[in-house]
Amino acid sequence: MFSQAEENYIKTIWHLQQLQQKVSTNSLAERMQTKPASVTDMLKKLEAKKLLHYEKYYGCSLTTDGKKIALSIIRRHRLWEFFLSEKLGFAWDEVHAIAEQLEHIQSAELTVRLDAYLGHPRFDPHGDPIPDASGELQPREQFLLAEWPAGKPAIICAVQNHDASFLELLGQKSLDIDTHLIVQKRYAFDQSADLLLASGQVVQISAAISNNIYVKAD
Amino acid sequence: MFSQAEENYIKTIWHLQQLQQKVSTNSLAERMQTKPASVTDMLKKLEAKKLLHYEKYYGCSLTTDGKKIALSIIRRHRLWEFFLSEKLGFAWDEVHAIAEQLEHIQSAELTVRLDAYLGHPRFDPHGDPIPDASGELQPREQFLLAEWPAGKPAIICAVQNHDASFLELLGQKSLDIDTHLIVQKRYAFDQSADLLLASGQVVQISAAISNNIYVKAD
DNA sequence: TTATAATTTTAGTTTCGCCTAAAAATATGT
DNA sequence: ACATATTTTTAGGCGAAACTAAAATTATAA
Ligand SMILES: [Mn+2]
Ligand SMILES: [Mn+2]
Ligand SMILES: [Mn+2]
Ligand SMILES: [Mn+2]
Repeated sequence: MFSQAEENYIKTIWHLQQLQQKVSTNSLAERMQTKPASVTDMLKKLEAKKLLHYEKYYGCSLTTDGKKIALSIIRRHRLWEFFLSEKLGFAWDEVHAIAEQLEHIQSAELTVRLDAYLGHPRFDPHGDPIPDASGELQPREQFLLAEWPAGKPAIICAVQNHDASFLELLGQKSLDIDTHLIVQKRYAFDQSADLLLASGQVVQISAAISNNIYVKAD
Repeated sequence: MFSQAEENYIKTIWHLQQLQQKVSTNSLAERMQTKPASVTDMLKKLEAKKLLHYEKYYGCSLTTDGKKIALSIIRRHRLWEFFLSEKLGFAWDEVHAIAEQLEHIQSAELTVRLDAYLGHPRFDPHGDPIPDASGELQPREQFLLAEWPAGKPAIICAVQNHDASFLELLGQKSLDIDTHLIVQKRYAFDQSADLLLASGQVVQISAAISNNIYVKAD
């Protein structure tokens, strides 16, 4: 139905729209690792297909149809990530690149069966919710670690950033999905913090890290 | 490394070479559902990449490199077919079209882990052998049903043709992988035959069918 | 052998997704 | 308000992978 290039654009626009409802050509170009001129071309094409609204010089936003497509791609992406992690034992930071390809496999039946085989998982290995078959995304009851009060027990349930460099750093600091922790101390100067882990280990993290980790109450 | 189009050509050439060592432009075009002119273009490109030998007007044949690539694609194809059939419960005639897409996913690690997860299967759901990691294909100890002696118990272990129309017909006649049967009578006039199945059922099959089923001794 | 048929290649287009360079529009700062 | 900076679009082009129509080559059969 849609080419891989089109699907990648739709999905990226959806993600950017979570932050700002109008998506600019440049932000899209940066995220897609391409040039603004290429983005303009694609926006015209996707507008013609009624997947997004596009006003010259003022950015784009997905139509209802566009959002539905986006969520179906995200559903496939996250189901495959779950499969790669849960069934094949891939590490947290390895699944994204492969799911980026698998999400484009065209077969409605495949998605249905994969979902059932995996036991209808509700969250991917990064803690992100998996849209259900009708495109519903349950809101996450998760908070930024940066905003979590010191002393209150928490569990890591998601990360905002999926770059390999970030996930690698988390590994270094023994931080992972389901890690139990308490914010021991937060330093006003640079918003860095000391975390006490369930293991008894204490690790230091920068503000950049706490702004990319989601936690929930333990 | 190689585009999906290139991979599809390589794989198809490999299959055609099992029948005739020199592959003609027209036979390739027919198999690929494309035009001879398009094939000529691609043959030039693949020759430049040293994946095949190509002599104008006289067809092509894969180089050692080309064969290695072909077997790695076939390995992925058959591993995915096994996964779809064994783990997701897809029917015999549904797996091919999806594996046709999955075979192009680029990740050496994925193939390694999938193979291990599936328990290093040696045959796909159609009974075709899965090349091992080094590209070795074990020869099948299988015979065409058309050549199988009447009266001798046999088990269906593979099919030559994977078209949905063929597999559907097999379903109609209750013929499947692992079906036990005996050739009850063969008719000289059109080489059609009566099969006695383990169930006691007797089914009539045409020569076209017996030439596309492989059996082994029961 | 020679005419005809079949196969294959060449030449010229098309669509897609990308690019660079230049022009146009919008945003910003004094 | 106006000059400057930033963002975005336009124009023109390229490579991949397909196509059609015409030309070239090889195969076949009288
Ligand atoms: Mn993708
Ligand atoms: Mn994810
Ligand atoms: Mn394929
Ligand atoms: Mn098969």
